[in-house]
Formats: sequence, C-alpha cells, structure tokens
Amino acid sequence: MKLTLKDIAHSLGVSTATVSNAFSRPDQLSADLRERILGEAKRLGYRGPNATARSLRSGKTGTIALVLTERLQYNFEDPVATRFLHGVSEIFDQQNINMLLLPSRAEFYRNNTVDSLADGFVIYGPPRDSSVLERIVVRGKPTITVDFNLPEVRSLNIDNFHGARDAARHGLKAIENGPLAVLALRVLTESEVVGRIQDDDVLASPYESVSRRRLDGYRAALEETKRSLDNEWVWNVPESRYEYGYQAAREALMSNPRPKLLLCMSDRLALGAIAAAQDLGLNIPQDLKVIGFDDIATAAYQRPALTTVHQPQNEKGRQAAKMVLGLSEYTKDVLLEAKLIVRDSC
Amino acid sequence: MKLTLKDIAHSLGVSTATVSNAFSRPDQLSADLRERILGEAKRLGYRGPNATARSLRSGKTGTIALVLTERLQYNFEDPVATRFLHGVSEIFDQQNINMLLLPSRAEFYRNNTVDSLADGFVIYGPPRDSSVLERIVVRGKPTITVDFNLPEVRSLNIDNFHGARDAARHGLKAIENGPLAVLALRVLTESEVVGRIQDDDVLASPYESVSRRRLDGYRAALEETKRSLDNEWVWNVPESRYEYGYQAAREALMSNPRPKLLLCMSDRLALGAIAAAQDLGLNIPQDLKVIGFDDIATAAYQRPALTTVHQPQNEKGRQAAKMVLGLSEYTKDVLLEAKLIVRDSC
DNA sequence: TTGTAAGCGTTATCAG
DNA sequence: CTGATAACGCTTACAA
Repeated sequence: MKLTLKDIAHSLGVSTATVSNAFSRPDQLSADLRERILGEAKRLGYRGPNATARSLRSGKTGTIALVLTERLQYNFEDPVATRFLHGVSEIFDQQNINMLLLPSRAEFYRNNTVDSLADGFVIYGPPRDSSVLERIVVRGKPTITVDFNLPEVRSLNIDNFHGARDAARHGLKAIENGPLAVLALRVLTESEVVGRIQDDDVLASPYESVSRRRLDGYRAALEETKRSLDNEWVWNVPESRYEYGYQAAREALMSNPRPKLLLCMSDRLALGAIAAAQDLGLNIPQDLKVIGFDDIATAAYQRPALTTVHQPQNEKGRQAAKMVLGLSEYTKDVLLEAKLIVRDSC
Repeated sequence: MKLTLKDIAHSLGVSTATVSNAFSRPDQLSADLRERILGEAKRLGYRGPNATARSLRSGKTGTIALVLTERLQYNFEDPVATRFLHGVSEIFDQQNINMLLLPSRAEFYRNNTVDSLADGFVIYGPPRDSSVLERIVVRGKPTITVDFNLPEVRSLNIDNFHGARDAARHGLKAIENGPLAVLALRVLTESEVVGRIQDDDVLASPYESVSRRRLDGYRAALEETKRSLDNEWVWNVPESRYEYGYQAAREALMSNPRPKLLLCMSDRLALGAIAAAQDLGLNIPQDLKVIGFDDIATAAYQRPALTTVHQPQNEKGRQAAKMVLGLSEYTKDVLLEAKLIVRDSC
C-alpha cells in the first residue's frame, strides 16, 4: 500500500498543500496543525514526501554527483582518489547531502540524463572523452572541476608545478651532476604502455594536465642548474600503479648510465620503483634516490620512508564539496599548496 | 533555456508520446521517424528525457543505494569497506548503474525519503540505530543485507565462525598451552573505549554480529583443547583502527602472564598489535604470535607478513551487487568462505 | 505506426 | 494561516 500526501490530507480533511507545508515549510502553518498532521502521518505509516516527485516539482534533489574516473572501481583502489572522496564525504556528512558516484566514461551517459539527478557536479579529473562534459556542464547547476580546468567553470587544483620543482631541486642537490630519470604519469595522451618517450611523441594533452605541470616543474629545476631533460630519460606510464612503477624503474635502472635519482609522479610509482631497485640489489638512498608525489599513507610507514610531495587530498575533497555547495570561503579558482616532505629515500 | 520532450514534438509536429518512444522504446516506431526525431533533438540540443520526471512516472531510477556506516567517511578509510565498494562498483560499471552512497545514521533520514531515490538497497552492516531499517526496507524494492541478517531480507555473509575457529586452531597449536588474548571488535554493544571485558558486561548485540560469530569461533577452537576463554583476556575495541590495536595489545602484553598469542578480529588491529609488540622489544613470531582477520593488502606486504583469515571482500561486493540487481547465480542467502592464510606472524 | 490523454506525487502561486 | 489548482516532464494504456 502506497501512501501519499493526499492520503494524509484526506484522512485529516486538510489540503495537500498544507500537508506538504507541514513537512517542508514548518513556518507556513500553525504549530498545532503541524503537530496533528505529523502525528497522523506517523500513525498511517507515511514516511514523508516522495523524493522523485519533490525533485520534479522543486528542481532540487539533495544530491551532488561526483564524476570520477572511467570506471568507478579505480576510485576504491587508488589511495589518492580514495582520500579525496574521504574529504568530500566529510562535508556531505555534515550537510546531509546524498552522494552520487558517476563514472566518466562516455558510454554511461548515452541513456542516462544525469544532469537532472543532482543539484551540482564535481568533476574529478578530465574525462578521457570530453563529450561527457557537454552533457554535464549545464548552465545553472553549480559545477566545479578538480585537477583540470574548463572555461567558465570554477576549478580546484594543487600547485603541481611548484611541488614538482621543489622535489626536483631537492633531488638534484643530492645527486649533484649525476644522471636521473623521470617516471611520468600519463604524459602521453593515448599511450597505454610503459615506455620511454620517443622524440616524435607528442606531449600535448587536451587539457593542461596535472602531469604536464609536474613535468614542467621538474624541467624548471633542471634548467636552474643548466641541465635539460632529455625525452629519452622520461618514462611514460599509463596509470598510477605499483607494477608499472616497478617495470619502468627496472628499465631505467638497467640503462646506461644508471640513474642516481628517480623523480616519480606518484607515490605508488615510487614504491614500485623502490621495490625494483631493491630487487636489483641497490641500496636506497645510497645507490639510488627516489622522490614520489602525493604523500599517501604508506609513504610514511614503509622503510625506507619515502621522500615525496604532499598534496592535501583530504582538504582538497573538503574544498571541492564546499565549493559545489556554495560554502567555500573562496569565490574563485582555488590552488592548494603542494609541499615537499623529506624522509629517507632522498 | 530548458528543453523538453514537448519542444521536440512541437518542432517536428509529432506527439510527445512518439518522442518519448524514440528515446525509450525504439521498437514502438519506425526507424525512419526515430532517426528524424533523434536528429532534431540533437540539433536543438535536447539531451534526453529528464531523469526525475521519468522516475516519477515509471518508478525506476537506474540507481542502487548503498547504506553504509554512520558516516560515509569511514568507508574511504577502512580498507575492508573500500574493497567491498570496489567489488560492488565493478558490477555497477558493467551494468551502467548509478551508485548512491548513503550513511546509516538515523538523523540523515529525518528529512530524506530515500526509498524513492533508488531501485534497490544494499545495507552494509547493521545500522547503530535500527529505525533506519524501517525507513528503508520497503516492500517491493530489492534489498539485501551484508554482514548481518534481517527477517524476510536476503543476506550475504562470510563464514565468520569457521574462519575464526581455523585461525584459533592454528594459533593454539603453535603456542601449545601458552596464554593468549583476543582483540575483539565491537563485541560490546555500546562501549566506545578500549578495555577488558568485565564479568558483568553484556555480550549480546541486537543482531547476530560478525564479531560475535568470530568470538564463538575462537571459543570453539579453545574448547577442542579443553580450554576456555576468560573474559578477562578479551579486549573490546570500538573500531577497527591501528591505534586501538596498538593500545589494546600494549595492555594485553603488559599483563601477567604475558600472552604468547594474539587473536585479532581485524588486520588493522593486528598491525597495530605488531607495532606495539615491537615497541616492547618482542620478536614476532618467536616471542609472540599474531593472527589477524580480513587479509587486507598490507597484510601480505608488511614484514613480518601477517597470518590472517582471508575474507573475499571483492567477491562479496560483486555478489552484493548481483544479488540486488537480480543477476546472482544464487537465489537464497549467501555465505562465502573465509580461509586461513598462513604467513610469517604465526 | 502514431496520437490522445490521464496520471505519477509533489510544490508554488495565488486567492480567501 | 489555509486551500484550490496548476504545473513539473514524462510514460503508458488505449484509441485511431
């Protein structure tokens, strides 16, 4: 048996409008009548206004959608993404907001008009297929992009350039003039394999990507010491995974001259790299120095503890949530600091 | 400018019903007309039927809700929960299902009629305030419970009893007749502190809880060797956290006689316990043996690698998703195996 | 194969 | 302070 506002109204001899007000706008009716209505509703087992009907009429859903990676799965795997969601959910918890998780793969949106399902959107990272953005970025609904930019849309980023530059500076000082290699994350747009960047590879990506900024940061530090970064010493890695870090580092460490420093664009890559180095019998930091990026939890736990660039993922999540809810103290684009944390690996 | 079905219908001189069919029931009209409608929609910038209106009418939302812990945050912190969500999202990814994350705290449901927001519910763990269940368990919407049971609702569990019993058997064989302690997770219903179970503490919980089953498993193994478990040697811990494991283990290890075996109801507790032991100068497994539960990723990585009971969280997530979507190969309650994995710590 | 029309359960507007 | 009534945008019998 399905109960509606009408049933309550009927049973009490009042109008549906009044019952609606009793639930949604308490100030619109006498406390007394409201009491009676709520009591009757409870007695009959009515649980409150139907959410879909309410949204259809009011245009509000009480839900914020997070547009994540191609496949949702990834977000429960990668500690960086998970930490971001942790921050977001802290604010949603406080504000009683429903959290809708959406993948960014285009196919998902073919039969799915999600823009009506949420009051706002947080787009975490650039979708591979940018047509998704056209379906989502609807005028009128608050939308913010995280880790990339879109014209006309507020963005939240961390300062990848300076974080990377500081990391590289620190590393370069430690190895002086020794050789180095970079494990770069998705710096080639379409490549799905681990490998050196070839001279003729194109480094451009459709958005000013996180990786690109980090690479530029590394470069800037090298230039300060009159060095430059040869593409040959940059490994492209398609995803932030331990195994890829292992593989790329192994290739790099078996090259001649053997790098004394590995600049890694994520901690997971760095952890894989350390394992590869250890398996080759190298000591860290004596034989090889490794610097990561992200500062995931294990970076501090593991031995040797990882020197890395801390990015405030938790705070980033909180900021993203506040921005989309209009609760942020900032009114424009936000750039959070990324700070070098020196531990044992360099 | 907001576009609706009507606008498309108008612009083409057909009825709204036909436009609706063009999007939702292609077999109801000629391929030719459909082509024309879709073309016009695209030209005008119409993105497809509004999801709220569609659900109001059809009763379907394309969304499955996961009712998680009190605060959503926790699920992005605890690797066990995260792994479960990983499994769930794998199936949702395949089936293009929207994933709605809901906290289980009662307050959230006061002004929120969520039952209309989703086509089905997965309730992961018993809510502290069971009134939430009344608001959610609606006849007609597929609902399944995970890690607990509810009358009339399909459930998914792992075999906690046998997993724990096997763990305890293995540990008891290793220490022969030595003393042991248990780090028990939320085995006291209301306690928020770490501490020994007092004789007069009540062990009952409103549901047959996971912890209770694990405790019974430990007990069963002890009884096989004619031993029994004194409450005094059971520490209650309010949440599965490293720090609590550390604290409880420290208390246990400073007691007399000092336990030779720690049976821990989660890996995070076990990892904390190992750290506490090491800080007390104990060697594992020589001086102390530790067995965990869950088999989280770090259990295998860390040194000494943790002996633990593997629970198939990923598969559990997949099963939960399949069950709620009616895609499961099982038709009744499901019980997954929990298997002892022997590594270095015992 | 296509069109007509009656809702789905609310909330907003406006009048009383 | 309360009540009629008209949307909200769509789906689905049923009729043509």
